[in-house]
Amino acid sequence: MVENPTRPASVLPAEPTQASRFGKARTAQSGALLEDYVELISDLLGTGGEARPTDIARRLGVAHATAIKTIGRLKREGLAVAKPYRGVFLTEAGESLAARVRARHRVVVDVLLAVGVPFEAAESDAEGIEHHVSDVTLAAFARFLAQR
Amino acid sequence: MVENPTRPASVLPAEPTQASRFGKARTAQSGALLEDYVELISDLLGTGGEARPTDIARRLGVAHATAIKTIGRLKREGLAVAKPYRGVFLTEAGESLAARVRARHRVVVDVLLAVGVPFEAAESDAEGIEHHVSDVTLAAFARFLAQR
DNA sequence: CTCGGAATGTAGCCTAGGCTACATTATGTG
DNA sequence: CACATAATGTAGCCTAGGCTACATTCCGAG
Repeated sequence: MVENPTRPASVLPAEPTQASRFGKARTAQSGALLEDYVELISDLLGTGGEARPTDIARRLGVAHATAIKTIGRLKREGLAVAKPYRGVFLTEAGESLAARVRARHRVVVDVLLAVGVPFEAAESDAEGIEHHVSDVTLAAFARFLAQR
Repeated sequence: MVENPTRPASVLPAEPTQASRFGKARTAQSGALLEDYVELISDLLGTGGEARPTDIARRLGVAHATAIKTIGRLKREGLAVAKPYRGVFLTEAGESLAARVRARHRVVVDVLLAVGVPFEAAESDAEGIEHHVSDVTLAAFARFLAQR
């Protein structure tokens, strides 16, 4: 694919603007993983009952040691509690984050479907996209879904 | 916010499916940074002429040492070439990646605008979102923009 | 009630991507 | 043409998020 010559690359945003945009994307990225964990734990607790490190690891496709390490981070951040060999539970903060993340995920998937993205791609891409959807964009998505 | 009881969280995807989705999101994430660098370098070369480490660093809002380190990675991956104190240039592969990234960025922004996201939010969020848009989704976006 | 296998936890290693502090090179100006 | 200053490069440190290998704990079957 070749650049359209009538649309030059010369539309560079001002330096501070651009730096701030990249900065936001970076910030959004850290925290994305914690969001995924919290949502998954909430789902596991809601459906089956238990959220065990091994289950979490399998669901996320990582080694169990990785999951355990991240669960430690969740605890440090006050999102989860866990006693050794007892499974993981969410704090108030964790549950509320999970609810927000789940709602946002749903909206993102619905918007993707609404513009014609096939289901599996919508679910799959949403997993990455959702962490970069700001409140402003989320609100716009909700409006878009409502009026159609 | 509390979960809608008529829409239980119990719609967990099958384990391998879910693991694969998260895996894709992780994969997409690594490489995102290189895409940003390549696109920026291409833009700088296209407009002014030079792509200097300091300019790149300022644009991305990182320390110059960070930019230099990442440029080293670009070189290792065969996307860029640079001689000490001489500025950065893209290889064939780098240019072609830049073109693809730029095109995708445009489509993502346009879709966001089309569903009613305000301009600044669209540009800002697109910076993070674009790296998670698969080819399938990108094609759907293009169709959506074409037929309206 | 013991004992073996599965789950859990720990330790240590790696890379990416940030940073600061310091060293080196280029360059424009007096 | 020298030299101050800005740009460039290097070194070393940190955290997040992966991994493997090993140690520990739990629990159900015999």
